[in-house]
Amino acid sequence: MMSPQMLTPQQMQQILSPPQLQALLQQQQALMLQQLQEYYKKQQEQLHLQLLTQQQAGKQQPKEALGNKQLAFQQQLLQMQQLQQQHLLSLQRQGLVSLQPSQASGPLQTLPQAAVCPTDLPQLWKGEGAPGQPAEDSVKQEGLDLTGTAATATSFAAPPKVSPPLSHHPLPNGQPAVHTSRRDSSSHEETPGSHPLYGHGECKWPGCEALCEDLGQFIKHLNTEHALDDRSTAQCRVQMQVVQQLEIQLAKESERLQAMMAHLHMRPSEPKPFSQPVTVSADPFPDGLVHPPTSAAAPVTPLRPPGLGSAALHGGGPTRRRSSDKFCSPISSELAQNHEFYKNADVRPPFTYASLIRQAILETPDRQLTLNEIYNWFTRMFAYFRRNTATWKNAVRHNLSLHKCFVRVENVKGAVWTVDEREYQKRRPPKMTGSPTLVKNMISGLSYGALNASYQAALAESSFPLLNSPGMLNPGSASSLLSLSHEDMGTPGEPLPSNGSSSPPRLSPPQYSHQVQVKEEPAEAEEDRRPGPPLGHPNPSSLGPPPPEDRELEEELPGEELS
DNA sequence: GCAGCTATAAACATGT
DNA sequence: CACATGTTTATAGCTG
Repeated sequence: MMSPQMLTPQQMQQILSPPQLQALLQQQQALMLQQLQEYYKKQQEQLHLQLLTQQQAGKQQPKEALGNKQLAFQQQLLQMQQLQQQHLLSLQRQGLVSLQPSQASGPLQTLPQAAVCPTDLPQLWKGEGAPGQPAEDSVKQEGLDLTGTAATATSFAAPPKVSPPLSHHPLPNGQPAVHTSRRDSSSHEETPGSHPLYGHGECKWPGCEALCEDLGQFIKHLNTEHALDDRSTAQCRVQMQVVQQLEIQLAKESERLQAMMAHLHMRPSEPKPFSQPVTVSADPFPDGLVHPPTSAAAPVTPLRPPGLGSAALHGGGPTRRRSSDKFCSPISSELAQNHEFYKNADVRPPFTYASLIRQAILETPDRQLTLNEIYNWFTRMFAYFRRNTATWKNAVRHNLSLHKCFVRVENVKGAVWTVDEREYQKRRPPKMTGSPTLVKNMISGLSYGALNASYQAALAESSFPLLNSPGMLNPGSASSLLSLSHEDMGTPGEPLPSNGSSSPPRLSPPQYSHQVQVKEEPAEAEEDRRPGPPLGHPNPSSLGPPPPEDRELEEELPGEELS
């Protein structure tokens, strides 16, 4: 009954951009909830029937007997509820349920979302209350207390994810209550000056949060409200599960991190043998960059989550550039993917002004824009730039004037700005670890033969539109969503600026559709941009193994028009 | 600490 | 004069 897609949640996250993820998750969430509801409804109906019959039967029976039956029933109900909770919990863990409304704020949040949303847990807990139990946590939290509802037969009507107002209880420290509950199992014993379940003046028992003036009062509360009973045990069990799941998640993430680090580290130092895998058949990319190994290569460690590609990378490797720089992340692919997101969310795009300007210019068929058109592109593409216009417009002008890569051309309709790719590439020398001079040489076109993978990678990174995006690819399934990104990849480099008019800009519009294929693109244009004999282009063949990472570079290419 | 890159702010010039 | 467009300078934060 799972999701249509076979991807694991993590994979999806890697592949999808935050907005996409959200949309997808919401869909799935709706679907699953529906299924769940049906399932539980049936169960509850059965239980009700059972209860009725029991009650009727009970009329003739002594009170005690009835009590026992009811107890049994309650336990059954409890079990069912636990099952339900667990089910929901597992769904949550998978990220399929209960995305918080609040989260949409930024792209960066994607990753974290993957795991169980801590804030959701308390809710779960609340729902966990055993039916028959006395009211409970006394503190009836505003908003949601599922406690009551859960107990009743209708519980699922209100699936956890609901209640927006939820969570709240803003703990002073801002942490969800759950965090602290880790050791609840051991819970009941109190420690002298403090107690793991007590903090900031409140009980940290999952779902409780009752205020206690001091430890003594808390202890008392603990013993009365969280004594050893079915409910507490059940909560413990759930907590155990939570911990377990988190551990699993942690293990997975750690593994991923390791793989990423291992991968990134390679780049600087060694030419990297490994993976390079599969260079695509068509290799001879003019650009000399490595192309995406398509899915094949990568082990699973997608380099970057779509959304934040760059951000993720930066963290890891030694050689990364400033985070804001798009160099690391192909602006176009990222834009393509998160296009809608940036368009609507007031989030500052993780690209430099220069890269954005370049992108704007390259997206046009003529590869030239007037200042005003550039402004328009900014506002059209990014909600963020719909505000503070004075600031960013000044920055845009400043960048245009400052960077040699932006060339002002007098035109009939006034003056337009174009991009000089050569200059643009020059701007930042490859980061590599090697000697700077060497780098320079290479760049200048001298020793291209000598390039090693890292160099290439660096070059590529620097901007070529490149091609590959491993991350996205591998998840082969991400299909549709990814498609856009590919495009970009596909696009060849941008034509030389100089030729502005003539150049054949983006070549392949068509690629959109396909998902993962490597595109073989046209090698044509790209290369030229580089000065002279440049380096790189050497075909892949010569270079051998392109560093794995290159992929990341993907490209920023112009061609694709996002919007 | 330095260099390079970027963002931001602001002064100033020029043209419409 | 107001405004848009460009250029230039200064300053600060980051990162390698």
